Amino acid sequence: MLEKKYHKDAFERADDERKKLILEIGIEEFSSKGYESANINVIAKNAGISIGLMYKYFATKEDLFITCLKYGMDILEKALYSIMVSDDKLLVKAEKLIRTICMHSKKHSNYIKMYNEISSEKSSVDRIRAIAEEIESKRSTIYITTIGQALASGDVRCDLDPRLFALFLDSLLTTLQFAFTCDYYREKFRIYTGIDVNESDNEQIVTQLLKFVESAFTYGK
Amino acid sequence: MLEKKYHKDAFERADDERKKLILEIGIEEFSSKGYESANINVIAKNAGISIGLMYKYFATKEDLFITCLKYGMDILEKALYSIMVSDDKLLVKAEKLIRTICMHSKKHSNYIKMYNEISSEKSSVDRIRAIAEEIESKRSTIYITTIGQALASGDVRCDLDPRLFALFLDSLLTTLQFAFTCDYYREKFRIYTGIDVNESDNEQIVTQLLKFVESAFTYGK
Amino acid sequence: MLEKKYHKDAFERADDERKKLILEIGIEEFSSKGYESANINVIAKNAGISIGLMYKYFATKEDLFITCLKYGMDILEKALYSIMVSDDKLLVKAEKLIRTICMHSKKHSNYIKMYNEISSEKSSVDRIRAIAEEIESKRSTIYITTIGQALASGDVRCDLDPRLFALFLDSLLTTLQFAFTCDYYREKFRIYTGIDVNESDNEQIVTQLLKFVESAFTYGK
Amino acid sequence: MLEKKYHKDAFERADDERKKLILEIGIEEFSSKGYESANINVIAKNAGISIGLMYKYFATKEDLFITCLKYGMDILEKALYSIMVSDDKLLVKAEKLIRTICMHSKKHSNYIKMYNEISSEKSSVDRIRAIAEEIESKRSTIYITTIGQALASGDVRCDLDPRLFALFLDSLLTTLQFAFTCDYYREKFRIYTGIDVNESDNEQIVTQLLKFVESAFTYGK
DNA sequence: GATGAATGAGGTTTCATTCAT
DNA sequence: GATGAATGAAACCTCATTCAT
Repeated sequence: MLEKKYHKDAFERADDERKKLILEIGIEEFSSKGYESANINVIAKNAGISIGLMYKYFATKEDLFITCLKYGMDILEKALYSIMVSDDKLLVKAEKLIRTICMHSKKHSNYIKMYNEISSEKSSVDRIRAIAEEIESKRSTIYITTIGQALASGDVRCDLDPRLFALFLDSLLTTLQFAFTCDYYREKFRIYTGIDVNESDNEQIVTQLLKFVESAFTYGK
Repeated sequence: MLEKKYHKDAFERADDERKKLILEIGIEEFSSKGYESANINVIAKNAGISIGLMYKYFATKEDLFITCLKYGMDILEKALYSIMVSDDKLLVKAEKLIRTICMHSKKHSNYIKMYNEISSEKSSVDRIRAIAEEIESKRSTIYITTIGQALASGDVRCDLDPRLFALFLDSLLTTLQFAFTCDYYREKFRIYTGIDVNESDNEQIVTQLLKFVESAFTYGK
Repeated sequence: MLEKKYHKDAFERADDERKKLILEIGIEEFSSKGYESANINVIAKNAGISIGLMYKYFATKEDLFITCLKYGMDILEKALYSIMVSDDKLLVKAEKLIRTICMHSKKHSNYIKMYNEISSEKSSVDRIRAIAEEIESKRSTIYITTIGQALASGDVRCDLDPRLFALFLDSLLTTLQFAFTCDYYREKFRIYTGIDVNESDNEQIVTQLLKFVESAFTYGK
Repeated sequence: MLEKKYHKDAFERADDERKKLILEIGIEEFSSKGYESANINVIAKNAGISIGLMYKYFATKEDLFITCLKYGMDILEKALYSIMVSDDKLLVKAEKLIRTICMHSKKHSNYIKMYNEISSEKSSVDRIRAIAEEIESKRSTIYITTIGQALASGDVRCDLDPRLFALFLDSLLTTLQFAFTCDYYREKFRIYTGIDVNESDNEQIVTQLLKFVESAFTYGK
């Protein structure tokens, strides 16, 4: 799967500091206002470049958004990747995964807000398809491979479909991510569990989620 | 928790037929264009009323949106409720739940699209809180109560927290809902599982999800 | 000069309490929001009548406004009239006038706010002319007559034109009225004099204005 | 007191010719229609610029209005200032003042109409305060200083308060201004005095007002 | 490469007035 | 006499994108 790029060539020629600044200012604006209400002229001004130059770097507002989104997701991706390639057993990995997501979500909440945003974007199906491919293919591969290995080594129940179980696992982790970062999901979390994630040490959450996942994967093994 | 209303009194005095029409036209517009891009003037025109009257019924665009959202969610709520109050065991209920959600999502995809939209709404925290309360409290109560009963009758592992497990269950079901209705989630589903939900008979999905949930709840019981 | 009426016949047939209520609610709305921003539907609702009935009473928003304005001005007019017809000398009358205006402005600030509003109304010249005639003719007659009498009895300088001097006197009194009731004039008063009329006992103001008027009228007599 | 600005930086960077044109077109619209009924889109179109650019220059309709108002008042201010700094005695100054105001009012009636409008503005008290400060502080300082000097040199009655007398003087002059420019005040002037200011050579008016002011200031000196 | 002035379509919301009942 | 549902024009303001310099 080729990495598609959503910026113009000129953006690559800019110096790294500027590139980073533009994306971080963009992430700030998109995550706080939402895609529609974010203002690309404001992003340009806050990043200290002219709007004209911004359009030399990105063809449209949407391209800037996607580039910002990928930038944020890549950082998170790397952390998850390093966990999954280790030699740990699936459940050890699962615990590390959960704890990493708690930490990362608190630290990089803006990245997750953008990810939440993309999931309700109304664009052409083709566009959505391309973006999902960008964002989801790497992580899904990691999960699926890992589960496949666990299956081969007999660590999990033998009748599970690794791809569907990967998705289920991801659902649970994504819910957790959103609970830490997005207002609606935080509130939903509080309504269901009585826990305000901002004031919790997360141990109960980690323990229970781990229990849920562990059971789901290993029952009747 | 009192039902809050997001329409003006005048709306209650309107014909039932008109009320229904306005909400359904509104749902159509909001779910296809998204909240920001939806156009109230278009909704009014398509519903055959003047924009002035629309504003006699709803104080703001946001109020109309929330009223549409609640209308859709209530319908789904009732279906889920009837399942949960039956005498079935938890796993039987789970299966019915999953199958009902598959069916409903296909039939009422617009309602789910609106629900997806609300989760990335950027309003004041108080506003978000009120809406989440409106939408989530009923269903969460159903889930939590049901799990609590299963716990009391020894049908599930005794060390689970019913509220957190209710949330985890809901996460999985919501993912399924979105996979049937929202472009991004459908694509994500395809990337993970290789299945296009539109062309599948869903049996594999139901079976695997049921397996996942069953294990999660009953392991080591 | 015939009293022109700005309401329909139906209004006269309404009972007195209702008439009074409508006008007072109207005055409240017009004086707080200004003519353009005042909302006749809101006035009807607050007065407890339907908007349909309101239009049975008044042909237009403007007619309602003028009727409200006249209602307020009449009350003030009566107080001023009783002063001017007394046997007092001009300067005694002037002092009573000033003190009465201070008191009345504080008590009936809404009436004065409407009067302030009318002076910047943009209607047809004919309309303006008719309204000014309504409002100004009585008071101007009182002032002019009084000054004419003082002139005849030799109480004031003999070379003054009673009509122009009446206008000058009115200017000073109107400034005082506005200073007590309208934000801009209050602020202007503070900038010029350093006095906040809301926190002053007015004695210095009364004394100085009286000095100004006394001198103006009697110099070189 | 610092000069506050009510336009954005971009407006300063525009051509002088364009700046002048926008303000004059704006004054024309505001003074003929009144603040509420004036239409910014019309102003932009008549000034030959897009509405978008208009909002690059002024953040709100109100800011444009205030900028127009200040532009007009500054021009009048300069004329008055040059009179007050001369070596003339107070009464000579007063006469010049009156004659200048007659002339200017006829020539720049639109400026005065805007000034009349502002005095019934319904905004927040803070906003009103800032605008009054902007408009009134310079002229009040001129009047007060001049009267103070006359007081020191014994040209006027020694028991007058220069600040209050400055306000009284201003009241009379403002009435004159409005009589020349605003429909309601012109009509009021006619009702009181019998004079139509449009058809008068003003000599009687000037003479009588001067008499009034002269007496007021110098009685019993 | 870099600027930023300029565009203008488009959307939410208000409210005076009418009229069928 | 009394109601209040219904109308719809009109105005403020936003912002993605272009292009001359």
